[in-house]
Amino acid sequence: MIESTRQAPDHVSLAVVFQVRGNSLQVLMWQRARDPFKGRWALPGGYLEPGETLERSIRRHLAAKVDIDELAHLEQLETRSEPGRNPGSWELATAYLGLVPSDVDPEVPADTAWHPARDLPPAAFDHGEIVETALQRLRAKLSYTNVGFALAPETFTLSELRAIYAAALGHDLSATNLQRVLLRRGVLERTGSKREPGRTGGRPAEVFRFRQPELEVTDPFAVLRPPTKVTR
Amino acid sequence: MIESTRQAPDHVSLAVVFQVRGNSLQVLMWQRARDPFKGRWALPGGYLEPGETLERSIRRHLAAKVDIDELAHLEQLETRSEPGRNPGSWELATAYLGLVPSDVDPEVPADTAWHPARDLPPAAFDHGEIVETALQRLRAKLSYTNVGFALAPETFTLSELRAIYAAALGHDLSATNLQRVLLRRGVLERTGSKREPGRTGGRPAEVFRFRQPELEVTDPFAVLRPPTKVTR
DNA sequence: GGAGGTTTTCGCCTGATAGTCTCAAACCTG
DNA sequence: CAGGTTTGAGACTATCAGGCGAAAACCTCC
Repeated sequence: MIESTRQAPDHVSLAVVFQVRGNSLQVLMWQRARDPFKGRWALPGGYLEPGETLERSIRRHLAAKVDIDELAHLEQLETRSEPGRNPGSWELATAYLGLVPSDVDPEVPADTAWHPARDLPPAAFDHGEIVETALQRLRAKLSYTNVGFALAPETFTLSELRAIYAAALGHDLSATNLQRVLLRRGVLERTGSKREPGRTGGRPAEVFRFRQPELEVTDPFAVLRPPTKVTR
Repeated sequence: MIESTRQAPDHVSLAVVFQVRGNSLQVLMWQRARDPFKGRWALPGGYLEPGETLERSIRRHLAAKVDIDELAHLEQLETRSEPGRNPGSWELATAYLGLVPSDVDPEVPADTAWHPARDLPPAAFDHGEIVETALQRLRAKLSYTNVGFALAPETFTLSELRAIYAAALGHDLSATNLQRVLLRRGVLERTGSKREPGRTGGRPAEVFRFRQPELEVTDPFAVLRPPTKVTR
């Protein structure tokens, strides 16, 4: 491979890693110890190295912050290129969206912490905007794909799933309707077992799971689909 | 701004520019006169220059191929980073999706031509895959946004619009249903005038236009929206 | 052990929307 | 003016989201 003599921008990969923790959707960030943006919070990531793809790059950098195996979903989000986004150098950033199921609690380094997506601390670079974009993408996809699988445990009751969706979407919703919608679409299925009673005092809940542990678009939009027959 | 000493990849911007021409959705490409991929067809684009954003970059490069003013829509698509995508150098590419209304016929250079998206000539680099991604994105967005405005003329009859949607979606559809759906959503509006008769011999068609000449999501997915009231 | 409280499930109802079909309206030509 | 052609509009059906209330299945307390 011939080395280029062209003046080229540095390139970093970043990730907005979401997890539903407690009752809120939170983002993994780390606090910068050096300028620029010393003391402010940044998304995990780092330089792209020769020979690796952006996805491998972000996985490598993420591995320094969390256990990669707990990432249930990872997809490319957007590439930022404003010339002034890094005051010190010409640097592009490709952001990814990552999701961690709610039933794990990854160990993180001392400089790293989870912050509510809706109440971020002062962010470095354009990372605040990137989180915003990621949030919009996640919320849209929750509605027309099965991404929920990447935020939920393997199995769960509908109340638990409802809590996860509510945290991620930012608004409450009905468990009854959530069940009907996801079951009809074939996104959820019953495991057959019930949550062992004895805990709360109430009817034991059925345990569900997502059918597919990989992203799939539920219905490529009900609208304007190929008609069975067309006259006009 | 400090120059980086780091080994960095070149970065190019590319665009998949679609236009409905005749009865098919076509892509603007140019034929390479030099290796690598001599003789094969490539997407318009080129190097990112210091101080410009990716969007400005792709607009600048596109200006060499078509009249930029005819671009009714432009959005970022994806960034490609496979190390071997350019056999000669380490190069990332950020692709954009561009749309040109069907009622113009931009002049293009001698090496440049429109090709049916569904029947591309041999493509250079990973440009074939990029076109595929763009096609999927366009088709999805036709269903839940008003992007149609960027493929259609200012004003049009429903038959004309139906032909455009059919070409872009790749399947036929009902003009009646298209009208009802887009009108109800408030995406279309009537201009009040009718197409002057005398042409085909038939009832004169009403003339419509898109309400908004900018991208807007029709309904952020009807599903899982905040309920009016939540019990469970 | 039964009464009352809690949580979950289920079925019924409503309203909105996509899609089909048929007929009427408005033009043409001969 | 009759017949052909294109467009528009209303009726009808099917599907789906969402709301409501009753029943099921557990608990605890008396």
